[in-house]
Parts: sequence; structure tokens; C-alpha cells
Amino acid sequence: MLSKQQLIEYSEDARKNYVNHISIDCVVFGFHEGQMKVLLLKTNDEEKWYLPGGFVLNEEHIDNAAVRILQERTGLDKIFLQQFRVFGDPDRSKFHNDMYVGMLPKEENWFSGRFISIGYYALVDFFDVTPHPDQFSELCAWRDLDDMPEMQLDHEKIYKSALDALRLQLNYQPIGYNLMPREFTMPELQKLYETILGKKLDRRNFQRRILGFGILNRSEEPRKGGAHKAPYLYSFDMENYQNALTEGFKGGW
Amino acid sequence: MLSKQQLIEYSEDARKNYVNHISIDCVVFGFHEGQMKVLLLKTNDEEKWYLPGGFVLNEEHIDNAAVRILQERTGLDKIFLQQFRVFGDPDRSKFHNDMYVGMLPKEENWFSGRFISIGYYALVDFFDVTPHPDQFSELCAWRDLDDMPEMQLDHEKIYKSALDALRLQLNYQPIGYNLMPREFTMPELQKLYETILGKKLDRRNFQRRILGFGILNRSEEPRKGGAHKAPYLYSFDMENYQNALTEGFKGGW
DNA sequence: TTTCATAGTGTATTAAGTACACAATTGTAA
DNA sequence: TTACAATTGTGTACTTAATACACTATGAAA
Repeated sequence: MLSKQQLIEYSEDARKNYVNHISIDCVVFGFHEGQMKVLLLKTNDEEKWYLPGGFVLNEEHIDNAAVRILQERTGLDKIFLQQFRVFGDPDRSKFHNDMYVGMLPKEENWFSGRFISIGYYALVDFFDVTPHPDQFSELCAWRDLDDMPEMQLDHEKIYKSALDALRLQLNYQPIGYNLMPREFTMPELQKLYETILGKKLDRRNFQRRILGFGILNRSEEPRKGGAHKAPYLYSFDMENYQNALTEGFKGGW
Repeated sequence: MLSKQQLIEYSEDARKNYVNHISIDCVVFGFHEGQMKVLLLKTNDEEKWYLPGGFVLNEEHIDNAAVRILQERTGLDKIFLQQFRVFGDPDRSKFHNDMYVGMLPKEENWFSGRFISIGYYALVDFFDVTPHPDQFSELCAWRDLDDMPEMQLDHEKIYKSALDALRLQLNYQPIGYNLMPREFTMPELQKLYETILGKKLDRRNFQRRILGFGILNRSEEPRKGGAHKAPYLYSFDMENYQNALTEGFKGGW
């Protein structure tokens, strides 16, 4: 245990040596017209895009901070959010570091510090989102996953890492409630899985497997009006879905 | 983009509203005599124990910070470390908050702040560790996983969360190189798995499965001298082991 | 030399994953 | 109106992994 004098010295040292800011970066996935989308921001002066992000308020839970940040960008208030990892490379700094670093002396400039970022990914319904730029940006928009622009700092690494985490999640948790409309066809759901995984799946085996999870309800009436054979419509059984979210799919050992 | 005036205001606000300290907490797992152990610290004045932890230096990678902290506690320099999640409840604060909070005015006391903690878990060889107390504690010792003491703050939540992460890891990565001696018997390895999972496994099925991973070499000579039938000795095939670490075991989808 | 605890090995059954083919529906073009 | 193309729905054989379970072998101690 420290004496008072030691505590004073420790506190002084800590204030000098442990000066790290925490930020939050969010990878928001949406799904539209068979394409996986990511919500990105851009200033007009810079070519590079960046992820929606922000900071944690003094008395705020970090998960709430992520929710708050995404509310501001998307207008949504119920968001599926998953913390997936922390990015703590000392070379990384907040996106506007370059931009603002010359404008003020280092001590006065918040952005001259070093930032450790907590990565979250979110799954949202594309149609529910109204993208709002933040105070640093002029543009907030969806970008296709297979046509991603050049990005600030390590944001490419972050969104790729989020995608990896999402793919891992597919193996032991249900996915889709937050990404699909209320009713959807089996081929549409399959397309979602194929997009996330980046590969084709067998129709018949996909159907058997996903139905085996017991998280889908098939409605009586098939979808009509479209070309070709009318497909059945499905929706998620929320009770079983929630249960599968907490329980997980396979036991493993 | 912000004007200079806006940047000044933003920086001032940020310095007031985003005052969060980052700490690192490590759950160090060891294995000895068929028991899973966790390395814990304790002061003499307090009954409660806490996890080894520390802070991130200004220009330090967070992973290196965790390595540095564990070097100081264990003497080890090559440690298997895995970041598993961030704990950001505003109620949590650094372990010595209660202890030191009255000793200095709030502004001068590092421990009066709010702490966001990055959780790491480590797997180490029990015999390689020489526990060193830190500057706040008088005691650093191994505790049995099934006889854990009362702990400071949310440290119980953290180590349980680490255990969950470790159990998940069993499903898609090899485990054991960092926890077992160089040579070991199949029943010993099985005991490790059983301890982590908290349940019994079938000997024959365990052996088939673990051998199927192709990460073990069986030595020519069985272990002699012990009671009962002499068991074979195994060691990890490091090339395949490393490969399995990065590749993972099952593809899932 | 018998007994007991532990180690090594194999086989049958069940469940899950994979590969693959044909029939049904609906709009469109001949 | 009819043939066609595109898409959907369904079933079955095959392979692989998971599970359940029983016998034989060894070595120390009684």
C-alpha cells in the first residue's frame, strides 16, 4: 500500500505517463439489394473515408456511448451492437489528427493525443437508417462491402476485423433479425449469409440447416406477383431467436 | 471540418467531458496438480483480492502493456496473451479507489478517476512463474479456480468472462502448449480440458479427437516408475500447433 | 498371485455435413 | 397457347464427425 507521499508521486507520474484517450469506432453493417453495406463518413477536403466514432462521456457506460454515437449517425435507437476488440497501436490516432494537428499547440489540441479505440460492430436494417454526417464531416453514406474506398488510419483494419468477428458469430449465433425486413424468403436470407461469408452456399443444405435451428416461422401465404415460382415468406421466431442468441448453436466440447 | 475557434472549443469540452483512464487487467491461468489456478494479488489491510493490472504508457501498444505488466508479476517474458473484452461500466474504478480516495483531493488523485479496463487472459506454465507482488500489494499468489476468494470491484466478473472466452477458444483453437510441461500423458491433457470445461470427458473420444487435430507427437518411451500401467508421453508438434492456432479447427459454414 | 487402479485400443450407432437431381410455378418470348 | 428460362421446393444417398460403450494390458500393493 502506498503512503500519502507515494500516492502524490504516483498520481503525478501517472498523469504524465498514462495519457491515452479512448475512442469508439463503429462498423455499421446494412444489407440492401443483395449487397452488404457499411456506413462511412467523409469530409469534403479529404479523399479518405472513416468509420463513425466518438468518445465516452465521463459517467457513461461504454456500450451506451456506442449506442449514443450510432443514434446520432443513423437515427436508430434500438441497435444490435457487439464489442469485438480494442485497437491500441500507438501509431494510430484519431481520424482528424492530421487535419487539426497544426492548428493548435499540442497541449491545447485534443486530437494531438494518442487514441485507443474500442471497436463495435452493428447490424441494422438498411431502410431504417437516415445517415447524418457528424460535426467533422460533410458526408455520411452507405458503401458496398465489395467496393470499399480508401480509409483513414487503421479503419480498414478495423472494418475487416469486424467482418471476421461477424463471420465467427455466424457459427454459433443466429444472424439476420437486425438485417432483414420482417418477412423475407429463404433465398434472400441465404443471400445475406453468402454475402457475409463471401461464398456461395448450397440452397438445399442451407435451408435444412437454418430450419434446423428452429428460429424461423413460415407464413401461410407465399409472396405473389414476382416473376417465377412464388416463394414462401419467413419471419424470425423471436422467442427462439433470442434464446439462440444467448445459448449459442453448437456445444463444441 | 472544424474552424480553429471550433477546435479550441471542442478540445476544451473534450478535456472536461471525456476524462477516462484506461487500465489493463489480466487473468493469468496456470495448471498444477489437476487444478486450474489464477494468479491474484492482495494487500494486507484488505480481505479482497484483485487481478494483476496496470496502465498503458503513452507510446506503448496495448498488447505490449499487458506483456510488460505480466512480466513484472510473473517473471515470464514469453506469454500467451489474448485480449478478450473491455469492461466499461462507469461504476467500476481502479481497485485502489476506495483505499486512496480520501487521501488526496480529487483533482490530484489519479485513482479518483473513472477507469475503463481492457481484459486479457494469459496461459502460463505454473512452474515457470515466480509471483511478485506489485507496489500496492503485499501478496501475489495462485488461487484455485474452484476456490476463488472474494474479489475487488468487478474482478470476479472479469475472470469469469475470461473463463468463458477460454472455453470458447477450446472449440476452434488448440490449447495446452502454454499450460502443460513439455511432455505429458494423454490423461493429463484430458484433465486440463476437463478442468477448463468443468466437466468429465470420455477418455477414448477425447483421445481420438485430440489426435485427429494432428498437433501431438508421441514419444517412443512411455513414462516409467509410476504406479499402474506406464502411459505414453506426448509433446506438441509446434509447427502444426502454430498452424492450428492461426487456422482454427472447424470451418463452420 | 490376486486384486485394483489406471492405460491402451476398437466398434457399433447416431447425428451432422455434403453432394447432387428432379419436379413445380410463373412470366416471357415465340 | 405453347415452349422456354428462371426460380423455388423438396428428397435421397454418401461421407464424415460425434457419441456410447467394453474389453485387454500393465504394474504396484495387498
